[in-house]
Amino acid sequence: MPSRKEEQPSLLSTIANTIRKVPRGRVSTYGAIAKAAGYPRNARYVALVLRRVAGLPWQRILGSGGRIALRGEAALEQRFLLEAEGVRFRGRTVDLAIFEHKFPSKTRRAATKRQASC
DNA sequence: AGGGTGACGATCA
DNA sequence: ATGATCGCCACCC
Repeated sequence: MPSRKEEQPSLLSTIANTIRKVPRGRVSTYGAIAKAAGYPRNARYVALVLRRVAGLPWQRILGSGGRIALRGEAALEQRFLLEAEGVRFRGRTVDLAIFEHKFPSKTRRAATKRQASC
């Protein structure tokens, strides 16, 4: 029996799971993560999750436009880690057109799989 | 219980 | 292009 508290569908785990889906060598943004998780207004919360939850590929999450949102040394470390994964920077930003991970959209489910069943 | 806060995002000067 | 401001919203104290 589920206990009296429902912590299962928590925002935190939902967003954390979404973050984990970003593959190595790819990046995503706070807004995109929030949206993919189903909470488009919670970009800020994504950042909180990254701080709170350990073991996430935190370096793959960037601000809008592919900017690094961190400051100081942490920003340098993030850039270093990303470049080590093969993500290349153009100036201070990552070219999202190339490196942004596309999340499967809920609304159009299995557009590609659909062909397989055909 | 209430208000300040932020690894954001979009807009304006 | 950079910097300031506002809106957002769950978290944290």
